[in-house]
Amino acid sequence: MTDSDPRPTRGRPKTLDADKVLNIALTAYWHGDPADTSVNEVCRLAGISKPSLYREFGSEDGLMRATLDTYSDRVLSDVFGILETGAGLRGTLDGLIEFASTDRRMETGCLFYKMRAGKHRLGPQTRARVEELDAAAQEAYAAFLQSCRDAGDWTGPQPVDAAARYLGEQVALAFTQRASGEDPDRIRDMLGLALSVFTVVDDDPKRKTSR
Amino acid sequence: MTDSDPRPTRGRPKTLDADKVLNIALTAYWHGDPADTSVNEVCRLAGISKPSLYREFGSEDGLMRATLDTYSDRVLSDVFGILETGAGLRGTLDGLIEFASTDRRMETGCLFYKMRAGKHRLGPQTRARVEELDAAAQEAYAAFLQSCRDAGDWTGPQPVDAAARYLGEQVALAFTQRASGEDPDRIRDMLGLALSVFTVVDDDPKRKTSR
DNA sequence: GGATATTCGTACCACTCGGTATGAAAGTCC
DNA sequence: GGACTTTCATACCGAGTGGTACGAATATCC
Repeated sequence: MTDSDPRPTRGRPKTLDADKVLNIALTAYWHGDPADTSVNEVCRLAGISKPSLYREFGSEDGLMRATLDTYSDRVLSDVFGILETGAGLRGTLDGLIEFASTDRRMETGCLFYKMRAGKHRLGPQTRARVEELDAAAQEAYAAFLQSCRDAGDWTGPQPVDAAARYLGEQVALAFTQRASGEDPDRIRDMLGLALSVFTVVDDDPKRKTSR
Repeated sequence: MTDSDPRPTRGRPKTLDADKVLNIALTAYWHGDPADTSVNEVCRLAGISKPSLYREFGSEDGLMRATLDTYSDRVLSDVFGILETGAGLRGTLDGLIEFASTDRRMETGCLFYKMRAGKHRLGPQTRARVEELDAAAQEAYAAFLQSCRDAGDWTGPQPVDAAARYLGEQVALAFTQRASGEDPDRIRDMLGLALSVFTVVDDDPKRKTSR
């Protein structure tokens, strides 16, 4: 995004590798806590000077936003992918459960949800991106559930948007528990229990579950 | 706790009201974010000097621990109270749902869960208290569920401790959503949906729900 | 070679943080 | 009154924060 690549022919050649800096910032923010990772530390880890970083990203907010974009492209896209596999209600929920609870990359939680949890600490650019991604996720969950409803795969009584909200928050909770070092098996059980409300019969005795 | 009240007869009389400071710190930590509330700000709000605060509480960690104890006595006790009313499975869960989603005092979330969410930022004393309270809550949830099971009021297939964990995390999620300004009605619906797994029939066709 | 353009890192800025040295203030004991 | 004791607040400390002024370095254009 914002491909500032007019390739100036004059001037001292740049040695700063923006992608490398982004990768380092990504792991620093992701593995630790975004709010506890300072610009100074990112510079130290990347072996660059602070003015170089500010020239490239403008501000801490700009660096965080760019990092979140990288994360979105590289990780969140997988979650959206799961929602679009068309594996049906049961299969897709199982895919979400498996990804959230046991995927190795999420061992330290989800950067997006870490940022969302500390939204008030973010700069305006990053906060706006977080809100955009949150809305997009809500949209994707809702589209998934709507397709299940249309296919007769989900007959629950909840409105689609409320159920989408619930689904998203349960997945977020699982990621947060990953970040706190909870046992993946327990997380899977809990998320499975939370999402069982979609696949289990309700009070209506004339309906029957499939499983 | 640690009633340092030998009432020295000598010396300049103290003007610092520890309870007043604790109340101010409580609302500051609770209404805002514990990690974003500095000792300087508490002093400013309380109209006292920093050395006075440090003489009374020893450190920021000591102040936070004392504040958490105050919160525990004054607020968390209500949650434990709900679990001990003996209102049965349905009644107690409804009590939890109502308290977590609509109690006015929880409009800005739960201080305990805010602290737990940022546990790595806490000092050793406060962190230890958080862990104690976490264990006590887990214990209380488990005792409640066990009593429901003994009374034949809950026939779910989950182990008691796993279900207690699930229950506690769902309540915590509701508090967190309150803190983020979510609509209480939506929170009630979501928490109700999450806890419906305890009162709804499972796959076994020979069992029947009560509701 | 010299003017120009761009990027580099050092060394700084003001600010806030948690925490404390210090001496004045205000009381009791004798 | 004077020794003693305890609490008070001002004024500081070192460390870390996000951010920048500035001059040296390194390239191309003419």
